[in-house]
Amino acid sequence: MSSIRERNRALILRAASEEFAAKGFAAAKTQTIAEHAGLPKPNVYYYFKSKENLYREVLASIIEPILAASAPFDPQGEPREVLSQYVRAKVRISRELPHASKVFASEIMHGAPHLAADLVERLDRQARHNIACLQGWIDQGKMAPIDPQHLMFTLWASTQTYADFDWQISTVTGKPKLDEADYEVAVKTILTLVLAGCGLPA
Amino acid sequence: MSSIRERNRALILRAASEEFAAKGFAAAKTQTIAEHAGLPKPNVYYYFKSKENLYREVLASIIEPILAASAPFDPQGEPREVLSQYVRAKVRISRELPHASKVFASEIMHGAPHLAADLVERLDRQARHNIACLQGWIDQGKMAPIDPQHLMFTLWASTQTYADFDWQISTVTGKPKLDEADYEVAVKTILTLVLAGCGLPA
DNA sequence: GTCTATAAGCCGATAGAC
DNA sequence: GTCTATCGGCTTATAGAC
Repeated sequence: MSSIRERNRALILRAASEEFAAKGFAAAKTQTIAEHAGLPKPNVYYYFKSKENLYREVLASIIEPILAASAPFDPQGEPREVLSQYVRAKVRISRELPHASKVFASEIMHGAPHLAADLVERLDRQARHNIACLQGWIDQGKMAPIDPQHLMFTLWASTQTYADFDWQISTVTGKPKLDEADYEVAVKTILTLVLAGCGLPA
Repeated sequence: MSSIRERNRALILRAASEEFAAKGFAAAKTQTIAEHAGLPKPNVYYYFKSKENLYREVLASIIEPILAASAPFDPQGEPREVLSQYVRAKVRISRELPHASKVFASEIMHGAPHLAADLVERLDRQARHNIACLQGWIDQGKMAPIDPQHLMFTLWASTQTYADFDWQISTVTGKPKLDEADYEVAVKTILTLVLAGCGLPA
């Protein structure tokens, strides 16, 4: 029911993701978002109350996928499989949710001023869990001793970069958009470094 | 001579780096920059003409250091040494010029709308040169065959992340600021992955 | 629920005194 | 060269008709 409501909210959210990703929160205009959604500006306020609220919803939409990408991190798991699945999942997010990914990155870059405290808490807890898993595997001799915190930073950065710095990637590769095969090479390249660095032979 | 002019320009540039890094171009206020510099707002306009101009100067200030970090890329060089020096130089930039680094990253994230065409050209040329060097070494059998473009993306992302996502890094490590030893671990960790992945044993 | 027309406030930029 | 005081435009947000 209320299909119009759901449809319009979805249209606005999609337009907002693109606009916030392209310009950042402050530079984005609700006017432009409305035009992009094919609706008059007051509808944006009717459905989302304020620009900030709309931004927060875009931000919230990327949190679950990001947390879900860490699902493979299980102390019982095999490092090789866990890292492979994690990198693959994170690159997939950069590919399939590029706008929200970029909004999230921009938010983190500026110190997460709009990110709800409970979301910060969940993200932080997840990061600590992943790092603890890595440390556990190192202690058990299942992988080479490498600093798990800095390993996570590199994993995060190297996968996220396909969304965040897509302009740079397009410029260097000469392709406006990477295709399926390009993303496969990306995953393989990151995994070659990570698995070799962790002493996990193919 | 004109030491006041130089001093005031420097004060404003420093304050602007911090403000632009913290808030982004659009959200940054010239008022706040002026206050941070300990000068009245019109001085900012007197010395820099416009907010955009000031921003461009901050941006330009990081380009030379970034290009200089690629200096080790020489076809005659040893991959192991070149990569080590590059990673070390890029991490040093993230540490020593964190604000300008972040401004640069934010600019790239948004498609480089303010970056002068000649600077874009130089950065692009440098990236292609680095990639060509890597490909040359691979062809000569001096390093393992890995996609050089994607390797550069990971190098860029993993070193840049120490400036761009300092908030995340502080949260996870529990340290407001990393110290000398932390940055050394960062470099070592990135190099462990990169050198192992490139088949370049210690 | 939808949209036109407008209010309210903020911020970049400058005029003009010193 | 420096700064106070102010303008003018732009954008968020809403009132109120439909």
